Amino acid sequence: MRESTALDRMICFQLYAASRAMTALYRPHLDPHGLTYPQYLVMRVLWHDGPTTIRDLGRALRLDSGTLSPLLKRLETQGHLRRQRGTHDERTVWIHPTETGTRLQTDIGDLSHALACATGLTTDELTQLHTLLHRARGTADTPREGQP
Amino acid sequence: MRESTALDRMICFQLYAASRAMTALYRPHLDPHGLTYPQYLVMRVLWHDGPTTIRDLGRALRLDSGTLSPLLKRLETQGHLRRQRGTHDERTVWIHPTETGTRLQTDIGDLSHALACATGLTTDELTQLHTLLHRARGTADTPREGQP
DNA sequence: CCCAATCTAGTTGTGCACAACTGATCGGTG
DNA sequence: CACCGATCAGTTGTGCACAACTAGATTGGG
Repeated sequence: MRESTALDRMICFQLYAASRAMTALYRPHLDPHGLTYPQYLVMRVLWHDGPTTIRDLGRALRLDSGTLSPLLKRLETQGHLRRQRGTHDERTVWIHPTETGTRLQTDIGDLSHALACATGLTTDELTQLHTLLHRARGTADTPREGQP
Repeated sequence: MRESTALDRMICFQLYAASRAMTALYRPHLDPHGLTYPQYLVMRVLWHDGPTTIRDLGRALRLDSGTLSPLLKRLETQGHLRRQRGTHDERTVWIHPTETGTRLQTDIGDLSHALACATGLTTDELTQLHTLLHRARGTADTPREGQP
């Protein structure tokens, strides 16, 4: 690497830069399908969990309704999902993947493996990195929600 | 942690979430000074390197002029820096920290130590995390600039 | 010298993030 | 039942990120 500033020593800057660099690696794979990276994350949750409430999407992605509402509206416009007000509890809104949205999963295929390789880290190092990030986040994450 | 979705396994999502969580930890320390996190990063470069061109700021932070131009305009409005067109090469613009901007360094103090502790990781783990991020970024980062 | 590529900063447009707020709905308690 | 606090989705406003583009300055080759 080539920087020489104080930024090099900041763990937080490394996170910030690494996160943007990784997202940039996803972009060329997602662009052809008209998806952004956060939209892809939403679709992944839908593929994995099926119909989900906006509340649970927010908890999984750690995003609030201010971010999710317009994002989901765009995905709905593209035909990838359908929103439906809950019948039992009318405050919640259920997000259903459409057939088009479901087909995206096979169309896009498995990116995580290809992109993990793109980092140049070994499997062990990736596991290590994953564990460290997860643990760091566990402590740092509390502000947004505390499980009762 | 509490998630149960496929996101848990994505190294990229862990980066994305950890980065936002860390930034959120900085926010309460920066808000009182009217700084955002990216603005703070710019000021750190200025504190460390003194007057810098926008080009070099972009290289250090890995941000383009589309992001930096308005950001620097806001910092200039706040009186933290001054921009000056280069005399030798009139394409470049030099960014000079003002006295107000320099005073911010002592006013804000050393955040990185306090916030590294907030992650709950040990010193060794932080070093490990730092190294892994730096290495992952080294490979992933190429798109934006290739050193000749 | 001249012109074509390159470099630099800035602008425009789109899409996140997030704070602060609104309005509707729900759940429990008196 | 009526009220009150909590919950949920949505809106508004600000500030990044980044692609695509513009305009001006510079550099190198012929």
